[in-house]
Amino acid sequence: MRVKGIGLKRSIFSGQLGPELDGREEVLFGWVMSVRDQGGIKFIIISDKDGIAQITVKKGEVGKRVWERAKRIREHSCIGVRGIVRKTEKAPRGAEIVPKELRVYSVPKKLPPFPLFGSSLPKLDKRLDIRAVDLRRPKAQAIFKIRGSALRAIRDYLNEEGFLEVNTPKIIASATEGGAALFPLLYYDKEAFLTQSPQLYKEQLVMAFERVFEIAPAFRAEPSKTLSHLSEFLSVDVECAFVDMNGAMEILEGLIGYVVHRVREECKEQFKLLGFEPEVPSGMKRITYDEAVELARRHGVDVDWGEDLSSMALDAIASELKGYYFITGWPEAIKPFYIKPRKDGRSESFDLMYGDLEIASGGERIASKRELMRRIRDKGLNPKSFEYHLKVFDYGMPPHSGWGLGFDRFMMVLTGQKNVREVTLFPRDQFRLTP
RNA sequence: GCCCUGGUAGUAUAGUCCGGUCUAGUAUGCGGGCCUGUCACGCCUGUGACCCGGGUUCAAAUCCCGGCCAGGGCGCCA
Repeated sequence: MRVKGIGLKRSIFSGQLGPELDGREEVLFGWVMSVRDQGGIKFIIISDKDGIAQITVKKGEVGKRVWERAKRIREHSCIGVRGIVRKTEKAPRGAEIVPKELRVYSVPKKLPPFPLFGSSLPKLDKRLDIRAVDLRRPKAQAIFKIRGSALRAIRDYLNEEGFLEVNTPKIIASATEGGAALFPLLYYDKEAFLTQSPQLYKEQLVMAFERVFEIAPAFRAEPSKTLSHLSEFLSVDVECAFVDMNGAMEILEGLIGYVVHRVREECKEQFKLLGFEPEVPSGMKRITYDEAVELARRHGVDVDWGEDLSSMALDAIASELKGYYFITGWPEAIKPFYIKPRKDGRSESFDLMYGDLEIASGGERIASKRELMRRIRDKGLNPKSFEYHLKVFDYGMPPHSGWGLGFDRFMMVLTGQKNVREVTLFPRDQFRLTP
């Protein structure tokens, strides 16, 4: 059967359905989540952007056409329904739709290799192959509704704190920090790269705007094969003039607290569905790098002072420090050139951790051009390739600090997911470039 | 990039150590039938699988080698 056009006009979303609409005629669209066929009565559960609604098709109560059409409907069909709302405690939302007209827009050719409800999910890799369909799962929907809510909360908080949202180029001429591998690309007749961080741009922008933030993708060509690494990830970057390392940490701590509060408020249903409640941070602990090294050693993990903390070391530390905490004062040798060093070989830097997961990293930046040039040379980089950056330091660069938050990792913490790919719509890693 | 583990119906798994009784078990899905208040509906019934290639053996889902794919750990990295 071919349907010409949509033929119906939506009057409500499922979220508006309720007993108070009893007796009214309404039009709903959605995807069929389940059909419970009991012979003379069929219960069709459809899902739209708000959630689910029940359509009750009772033989004798509905017209012949509707009855015949209802027989063709199965899971994942895309349908529209015009019918009378009937108040009943036996239906979800306390009301159901008794259809007068049923339009079937699309019946699936095949069923996806996983159930919409139920516990036995196929492997993530299989689901990612048809991600858009996987995203119809209520639990997947919950995750991305929380994600949207968290992004809104971040923007609200930072705007409220006087930060200006900015956008910086993602195609760049040279590496920002050394270290991480970049994705090269052909830019007309020149070589260029995808940016690994907006670091240098946001530093330049504090000269003009004082407080800036950016929410944008960052790209790393590291062949990391873990549950918390992606080749493309969303980074929340903040940079603030006239603030030191502690000021930057306060902003970050304030933001995290606000976001957790907001998503818990806005996404009660979603968390219930996930069976998870994000931890409300209270007074984030701060330990120094030296203390972290000590702690790991006490657990029998070999750590050379000056080395980055291995996952074994972080495991040991996380076994004592639950939830959010800062590790401060990292050795300057393992931090990027723009981080302000101290006289003792350490630096004005911090990482925000959640258990053994690093979710943000920041510190005070070098504001003096001479010092910055020296550090670039010390790190074995060529000051010439940073000329475009260094020259603005001649014109009154304020002291400034900032941080970058790995938003996808933060989402893991907010939703209780173990694999970062679960909180990313279309994840990119070493082995996945589609969909 | 290195190391470890795994690959059985559409999906999730049992069986593999110790080769034969596996005509490969179970759950769910799917097809057919019954069911007028379900909500992971229920009942009856049917359907469907040993990753690919080579080797050992009378005999391979099971042992060996190679490939491909997946999961995990390490490293790199945030």
